[in-house]
Amino acid sequence: MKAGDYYILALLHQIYLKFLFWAYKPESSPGSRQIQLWHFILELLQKEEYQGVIAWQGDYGEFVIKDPDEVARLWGIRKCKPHMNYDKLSRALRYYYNKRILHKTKGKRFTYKFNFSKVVLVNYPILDMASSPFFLCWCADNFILDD
DNA sequence: TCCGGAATGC
DNA sequence: GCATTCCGGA
Repeated sequence: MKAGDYYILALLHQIYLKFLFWAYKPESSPGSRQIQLWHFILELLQKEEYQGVIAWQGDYGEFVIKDPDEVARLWGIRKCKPHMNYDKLSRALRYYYNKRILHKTKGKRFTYKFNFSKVVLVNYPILDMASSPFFLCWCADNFILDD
């Protein structure tokens, strides 16, 4: 691959993450519903200030929890569960295996991988990522015309 | 460390 | 339904 290709891929990655955020929000925001763990994980992953705690690494969609205790602490604060720890948090992550939202990258410590297409389909069955006109319209509205 | 069953709560 | 808590086993 050329250097330019990597740039385009990085750009697509950014667009896709923004799309994911947009896609799951309507489901989680209507007041009453509690935030879900994978929403929270994506949230941390988006913020540069948490790169020392959790970050994208390796294959596409793969991320590493660099500081398990800190991630658990932050999750505990969000859910008002002061006794949260990585053991419990990781059990919740393991429940995502069957739902095909996440899977484990075997052999790599604290490393998991998102099944991004599944994540979008769970919330918006009609939407099929890049092939969807919704996605293109969304890009136009939120990214391309942005700057 | 990582897995998944079981009981429980909201 | 989505965790939280606890835990025996690999």
